[in-house]
Amino acid sequence: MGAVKNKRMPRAVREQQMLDAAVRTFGQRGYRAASMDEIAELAGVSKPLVYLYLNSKEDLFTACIRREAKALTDAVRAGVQPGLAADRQLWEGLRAFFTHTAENPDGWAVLHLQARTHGEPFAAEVSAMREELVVFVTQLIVVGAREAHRDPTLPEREVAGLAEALVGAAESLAAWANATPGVSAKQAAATLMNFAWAGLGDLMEGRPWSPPVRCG
Amino acid sequence: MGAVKNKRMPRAVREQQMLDAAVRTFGQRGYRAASMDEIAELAGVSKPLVYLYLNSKEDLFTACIRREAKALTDAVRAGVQPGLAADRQLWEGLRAFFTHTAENPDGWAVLHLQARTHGEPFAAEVSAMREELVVFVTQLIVVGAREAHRDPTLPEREVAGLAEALVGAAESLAAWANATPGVSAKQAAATLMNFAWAGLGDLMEGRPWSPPVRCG
Amino acid sequence: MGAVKNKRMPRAVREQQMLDAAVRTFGQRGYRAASMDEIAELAGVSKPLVYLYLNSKEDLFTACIRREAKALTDAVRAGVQPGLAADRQLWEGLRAFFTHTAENPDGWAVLHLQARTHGEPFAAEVSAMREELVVFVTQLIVVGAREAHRDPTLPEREVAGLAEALVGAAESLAAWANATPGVSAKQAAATLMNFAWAGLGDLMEGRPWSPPVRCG
Amino acid sequence: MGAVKNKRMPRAVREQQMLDAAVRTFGQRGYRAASMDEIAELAGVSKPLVYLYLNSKEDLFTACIRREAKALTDAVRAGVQPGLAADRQLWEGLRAFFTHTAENPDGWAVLHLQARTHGEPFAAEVSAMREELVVFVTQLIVVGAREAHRDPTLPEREVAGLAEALVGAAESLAAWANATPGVSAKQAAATLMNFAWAGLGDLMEGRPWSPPVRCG
DNA sequence: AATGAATGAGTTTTCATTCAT
DNA sequence: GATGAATGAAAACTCATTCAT
Repeated sequence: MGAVKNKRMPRAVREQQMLDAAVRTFGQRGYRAASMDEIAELAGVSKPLVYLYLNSKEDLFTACIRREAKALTDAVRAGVQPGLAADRQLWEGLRAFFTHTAENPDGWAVLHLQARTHGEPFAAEVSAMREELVVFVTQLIVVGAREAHRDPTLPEREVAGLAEALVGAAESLAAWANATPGVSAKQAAATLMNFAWAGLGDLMEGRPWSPPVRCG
Repeated sequence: MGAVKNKRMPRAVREQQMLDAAVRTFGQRGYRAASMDEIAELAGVSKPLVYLYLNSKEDLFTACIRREAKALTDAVRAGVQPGLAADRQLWEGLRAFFTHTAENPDGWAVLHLQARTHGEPFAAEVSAMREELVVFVTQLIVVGAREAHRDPTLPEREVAGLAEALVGAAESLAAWANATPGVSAKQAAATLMNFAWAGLGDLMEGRPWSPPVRCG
Repeated sequence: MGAVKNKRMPRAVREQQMLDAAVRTFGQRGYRAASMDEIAELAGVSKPLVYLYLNSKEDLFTACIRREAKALTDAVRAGVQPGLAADRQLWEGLRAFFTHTAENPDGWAVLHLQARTHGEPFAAEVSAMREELVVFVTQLIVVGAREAHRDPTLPEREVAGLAEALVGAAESLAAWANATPGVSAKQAAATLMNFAWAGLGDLMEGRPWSPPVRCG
Repeated sequence: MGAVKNKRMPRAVREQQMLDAAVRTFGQRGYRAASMDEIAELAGVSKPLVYLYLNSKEDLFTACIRREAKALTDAVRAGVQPGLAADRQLWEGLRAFFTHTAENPDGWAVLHLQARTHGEPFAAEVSAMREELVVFVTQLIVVGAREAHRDPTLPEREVAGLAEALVGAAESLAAWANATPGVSAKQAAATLMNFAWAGLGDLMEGRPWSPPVRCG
């Protein structure tokens, strides 16, 4: 189904097929509920081959997390043009993030839901990626603050919290946009930008963030 | 462990012991990984009694979700004094929310992580609670906007999106605060209040939201 | 449900209620699938009371078999007028048998299906009753043979086989009559009488058994 | 025990071993009382393999019923020489039937007792086989009647009833013969032939059906 | 490079049965 | 005369994992 079945293929290709099947299965069923049988069948190979190439369910899941994490951070990095103003960079990063997660829902489910829900081998794995995104946002904030001001008065821990909040808001909005007819991903991104950049206080007093003209 | 062991107690009491044990186990291990054996043992009863009172693993999990969801919304409602200014009300709500989630990390893990990660009987159960929080925030925004100027220039749909974003940010932050040693509920609430009320733009320019003096 | 619930009653009455519930449950679900819980609930009493009065599931089932076996043999005996011709007596016996089993389908299921299907404590119990019916038929045959002839040339074992065959045919016909629209119990009984008395050989050559005019 | 134990065999062979074990266990213990553990052990394999090949207890039981039903009808069909006189054909059919049930007592117990005692997925399965036997007998009667005189004076419905009665009698007698030591298949067949062909009336007057000389 | 055959250990769930009152 | 509270033992079923080829 999508994968050509059964015939001798180089190891690298087979592995990607297996990871594809695994991400899909883990993303939809969850780590525990996904069975190696289902994954092998979806990949179009026999179970022993999965074990031969990927050792164990745990290793397989870890491989999924790594692949999907890399894909996501790559996408965000690729979407951002360095050197622009902080708000503009944030906007681009969010767009890239939303686009990628919308196009890879199973991968995102693996990273966001499954990996965090199942004990220690995996949570650490996803933390690494998260750290990378947080660093990205952190630098944005720090650099932005330095530009506007002179001192980086925001302590590191505070910045990490802000990044968490931002990602959580983004996730929520993405789900809401999907569930609410007539709300596009772009509108959702604009709402988030308003929220994150201007804040409720400004919004209530009529000072929204203005989205840049033409940027995509 | 906390529960008096083994002998003849009224059903209502036993049920609470079981739910305590279940919330803890589900919160730490996850829905699938938690075994009824472990829950029964932690509750200090035999497995058949758990089934007699709570029917099935699914029903038990649902009962956990309901109990924890009610406890959380009750806590938030109880923490807010109506009639105050919007930012003050939001602040109080967030404090109550983060305090409760910090005091009940397993309950929060059940609601935020486990219930959403494991398919449809459960996700719907959590949505009801979430909706209640969203409505609370929505009204706050609407009232706050009306106070700030007179026209409701924020369209209804935009308000709904902002509320979603705020609740999502809070949820993520709560999980993060629980997982990060040394972050207190109050600090988490302050971080989110800054983010949500002042916005990143203001923060970068050194204009954080100032927490009200005298608040508990 | 039919039984007045919950209030102090003499033991004999309670026992009958329990047996009623048990016969119904065993007859419909089978011995293993019937649960003491279900029986107790249907009887309108608590489980420990069932154990107090009837000791165990096995004893309860045995008590059901005995009660229903006695009821059936009593019904057949009551339906037959001694002293008549053999064919007439057989006809009456069959009518009584059909009537009773049709009116007590659960009891009949217990005797015919469940008791024989489940190992040794029970099969023996039902054999006793069966023996009684076989004796009845046997005597009919023997006496009839003696009347017509002089010697009882039919050996005992042969007679037991004939009785088995007769009961099997009766059961089959009863089920068939129930399942075939437009066939009354009486017609079924007549068919059986034809079959059993005249035999296929005679029937094929146009010599049916003629049912007695006016008999019940 | 009969099956070579434990090592690497083609699926088809293993499946037959499993069915052998299952028929034996179901036939002796009954559907509910038979445990998959016992069946697996008797078959000389582990439980998971039974599930892998036969899916569930229900499916396993159904497979047993189908296999045994086919074996029985095949045996009867193979035992009958078409073109002979009706009584001769009936005699051959009965001999084949009783021989087969005597050689496969567990299979017959599954078909006659267990399958009918345990609700709807199974009862229907047996009905198909039974119908085949009924049709066989029906045609025999019709043809026999046509040979004996010329008019088919036996109405269709009556014939159907007679066939039901005969099959029911045979079924009962087979179970009885299996349970009664010292009764051979041939004796059982003779008893039934007497009963069904000559009828009790003739028997009492000393006119049994005479079995054909030279038949086995 | 790839697989059909096989299982140990664990899961959820049910049930007959008893104890204390 | 009657019951709410409680359990030991076993059942059906699943799954990650390996072996022999």
